[in-house]
Amino acid sequence: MTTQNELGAQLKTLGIRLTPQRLAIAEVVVNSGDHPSVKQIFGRVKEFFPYVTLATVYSTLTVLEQAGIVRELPFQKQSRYDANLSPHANLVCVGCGSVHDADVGQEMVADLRQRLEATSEFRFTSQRVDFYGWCPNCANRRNHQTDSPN
Amino acid sequence: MTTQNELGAQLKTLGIRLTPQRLAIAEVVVNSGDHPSVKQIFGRVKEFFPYVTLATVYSTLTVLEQAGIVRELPFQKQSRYDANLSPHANLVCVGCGSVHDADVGQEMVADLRQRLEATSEFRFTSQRVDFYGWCPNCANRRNHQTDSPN
DNA sequence: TTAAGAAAGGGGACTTTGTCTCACTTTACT
DNA sequence: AGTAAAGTGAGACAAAGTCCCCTTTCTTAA
Repeated sequence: MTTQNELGAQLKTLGIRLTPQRLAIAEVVVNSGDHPSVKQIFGRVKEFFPYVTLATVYSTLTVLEQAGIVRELPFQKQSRYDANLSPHANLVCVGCGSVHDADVGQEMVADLRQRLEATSEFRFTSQRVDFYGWCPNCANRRNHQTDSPN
Repeated sequence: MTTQNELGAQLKTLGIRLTPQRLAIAEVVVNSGDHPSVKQIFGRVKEFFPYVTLATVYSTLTVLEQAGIVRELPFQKQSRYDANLSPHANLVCVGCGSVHDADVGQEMVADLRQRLEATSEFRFTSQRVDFYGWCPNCANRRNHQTDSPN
């Protein structure tokens, strides 16, 4: 887990002007495992900076993305942000909307990319591997509902 | 390539009320390899039905999706529609926005899913595997620009 | 240490546009 | 032919994201 000081030093090294708000926004994304949306980031940062605005969150996220600290995951309605930049699969719950990294299979994602690169003229730059389904919580809740539909 | 008559028969079999507009919309999605957006579908259908509206396109796509004929691929700004329902990877050009199916790797996508299913409590329902990069056309155009930057 | 300039934040309104709704007309199916 | 469903046309709507302007703050160099 990255500490505030480490992260602050990293940002400075990258030539990013350091402000408390930026540090807090970076902290939230880096230390949240759930790929928060802009709104969620906004809400969490507000606990520490009640007067922070969405404009600040948006501009900071752009800065962090250009610096290679975080990555935008565009979803249908809003974007989410991930601090895990290595190739990996995401598990997206269709019930509660949560997004988490898969623990395994990273090498399979890399292998798939290599396979495609070898058989296509396409110049690959990045990838997005999302699996949709029901997280344990939502799956349970759903089963109980269907088991006893009144 | 699915012909109009085959597709029409298929829709009827599924209990979908058949109209010329619906058939045309289904035709466009099924026979376009580029995962058209709603707007693109709208534009292509308009060649045959100049008075067709976006509302019709939207409602028909919903019907087709519920019938399992097409699949919605939500992108950041707008959704695209794919008639290839089997697991596969998409190649998304960051230059022109085109989206095409990858020719190979389907089994690797399926393998990855099985691997994840075996090591997680998550109940999988579907997946989305997108590789981003530059299609041959855009890569060429880009190289020429950077080779002679004024 | 401090002052100046540049950059970032706050506040809030605004834009954009994909998607959907409604009322009315037309059409496909039995 | 009757009826339920689909199409049309216009517009509503929501919400993400952007912009502007003024204030505050960070950085730097003397």
